[in-house]
Amino acid sequence: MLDDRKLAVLRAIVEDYVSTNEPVGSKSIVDRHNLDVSPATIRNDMAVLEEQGFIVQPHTSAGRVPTDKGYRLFVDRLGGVKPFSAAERRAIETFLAGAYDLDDVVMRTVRLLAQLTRQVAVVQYPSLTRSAVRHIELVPLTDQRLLLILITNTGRVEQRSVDLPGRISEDAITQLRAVLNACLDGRRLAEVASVVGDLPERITPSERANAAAVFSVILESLVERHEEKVVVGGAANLTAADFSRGLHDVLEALEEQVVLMRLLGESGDEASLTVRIGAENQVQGLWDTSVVAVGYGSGDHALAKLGVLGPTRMDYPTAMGAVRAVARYVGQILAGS
Amino acid sequence: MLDDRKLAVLRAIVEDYVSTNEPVGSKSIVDRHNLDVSPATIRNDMAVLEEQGFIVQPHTSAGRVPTDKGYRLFVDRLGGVKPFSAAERRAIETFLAGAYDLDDVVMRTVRLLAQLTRQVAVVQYPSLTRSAVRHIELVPLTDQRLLLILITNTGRVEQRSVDLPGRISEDAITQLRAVLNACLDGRRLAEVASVVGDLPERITPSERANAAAVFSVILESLVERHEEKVVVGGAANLTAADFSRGLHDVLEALEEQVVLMRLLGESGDEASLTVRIGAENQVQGLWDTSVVAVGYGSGDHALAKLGVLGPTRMDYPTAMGAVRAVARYVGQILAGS
DNA sequence: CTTGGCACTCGGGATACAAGAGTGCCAGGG
DNA sequence: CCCTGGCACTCTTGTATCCCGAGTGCCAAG
Repeated sequence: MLDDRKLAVLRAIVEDYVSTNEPVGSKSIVDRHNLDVSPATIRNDMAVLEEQGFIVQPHTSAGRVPTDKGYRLFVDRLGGVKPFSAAERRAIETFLAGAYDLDDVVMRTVRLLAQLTRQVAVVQYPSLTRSAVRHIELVPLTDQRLLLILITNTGRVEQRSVDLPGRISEDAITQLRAVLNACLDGRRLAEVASVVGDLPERITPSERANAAAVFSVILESLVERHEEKVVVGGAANLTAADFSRGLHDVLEALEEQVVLMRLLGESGDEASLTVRIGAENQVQGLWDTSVVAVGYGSGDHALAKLGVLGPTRMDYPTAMGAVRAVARYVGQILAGS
Repeated sequence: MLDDRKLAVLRAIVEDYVSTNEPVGSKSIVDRHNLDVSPATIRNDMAVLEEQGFIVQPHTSAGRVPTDKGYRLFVDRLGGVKPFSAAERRAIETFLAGAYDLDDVVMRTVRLLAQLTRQVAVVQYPSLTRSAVRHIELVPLTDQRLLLILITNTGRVEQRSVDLPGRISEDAITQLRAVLNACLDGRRLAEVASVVGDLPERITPSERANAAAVFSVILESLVERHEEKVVVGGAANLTAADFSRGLHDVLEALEEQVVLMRLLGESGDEASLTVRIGAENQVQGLWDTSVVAVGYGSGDHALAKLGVLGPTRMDYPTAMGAVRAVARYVGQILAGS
């Protein structure tokens, strides 16, 4: 149905439109890309491509512009992923290796991605449920209030304050801390819920009320809620591409963590490189926005996701290459720390 | 030099221009505000105001627009601060009181300020140097690597990983932890530098090399560098006001912590409400941007700053009222936790 | 000092027109 | 059957022109 030349025409249209931001006509195609045919032939091909819904013309007698479906075909079968040169990869590696803690890794990653792709970068912190407990610390704030600190094997540190029903002694805190670390150390956060149920019997009866308050905070705050934590960078890059509905909607979406998580792909476990084009991501107001995302992790399974967001008129091969490369190195850094 | 009516004219011009975003003429002034004079009189006054540099006309025979100097006079002597109603204040209070840790307080504050003022909100985390140590925790990552966690009396939790020159035992960690907490607990971060110098002699000689690594991380990372931590929200509000040079520069500035700190006012200790109008803040590309900022704190002295950023054409009385009110309640929340 | 009158200036919107780019279609040739 | 050159057609875009109205500055009179 679509022979090789028609695919080449579509590729040419996508590439030229991405680089020039103007509808591309038949003549300019034969000029830039060396297809050995006449403009009229290209026009016939374009008529077919338009009928199939891969391209449209903004108005009669203007060049053609790819549709979402056209971009989709491009990324699936035509564009590929632009590999990075050895020098570029080394630059990425050394830049990320300079980080001195998880916050710094995430911040550097965001900046790096934004700069490499000239798009908006989005990085999710390592997911709590997929991390394991490395240490739990309790610090007294007042005699009826504790600060609970959880450290995961991915370097993430979470804190919550706990209001206790009664006063608590220094000894009781020590006991509670010991029990928590003995039972939860090394556990995946996802398993914690089932383990916590058995804990009260290991606590001195008189202290169980206070302990229960701590347990419930662990369950509610750390495990269930608030697991998503996302960082955005490079928003200034949005001004280069002009959006149809103004970038108000895009900027608004970037401040909603829930929306960002949806965009990165709720599928969750998938570590593979995914591209969502325009209306494919079902988010209000982001019809002309695409997302390139991938899972990253320290080893086998994905800890979280990262990616870039930009106009559908986007350099997909470069974006995909950058996202994949950065994800790989972030995974290495995290594994090594 | 400027009689009462001229000031009233200036006020009218600022208020009308802020609300309509169009140059305001002599006739519309006498219509909206009930000054009992004719348009011609207003025109004479406006000629004087223009000669003094408080207003300009974008082109001959258009209405007048305030200059930076005009806005300055307005905020200093004419606008005042719009107080909030009891209901609004209660809403602010309850919204902020629902926060369960410092991160949450800051996030809610940013959202609240952005929504109240319809501008970009900027909130600085409580400054480390002005906070005191509440607890220091050491968690072994490997046998040559520690995670150092610092908790301040403002609820801020900072983490750094420390590479040790040699292996360290569990006992040595316990000793080091005890020494650190004994000597630093309750100290202001600003004092820590002087105290740390005396610490090595309290450490078992064989462990001093490892301890020194920890101390140097405390000094370098926590005290000197990285003390600024700023959160931004409501960037979507920028699209409402159209900037001359496009909002690219503004968005870029919002991602540079250094710039944001400059905007909030490096003066530092000042807790009073400050307004910087247009070119007054010496930041590249923010010539038509104003900042309303104030220090907030748990008691007497300011812990950090917060404020809003928007176009010079901004509703100063409301912005000032919101910033002041929010700062007050954030201070209360922090003092109570 | 204020006021009404009047001429003047300029920006913004509407209209018209020419140029150019790009297309669709058709008939002829490989 | 596919490719190609030619040709008429359709739109957008830029430019020039004009007109209208808002708003001003100035002046002379109250």
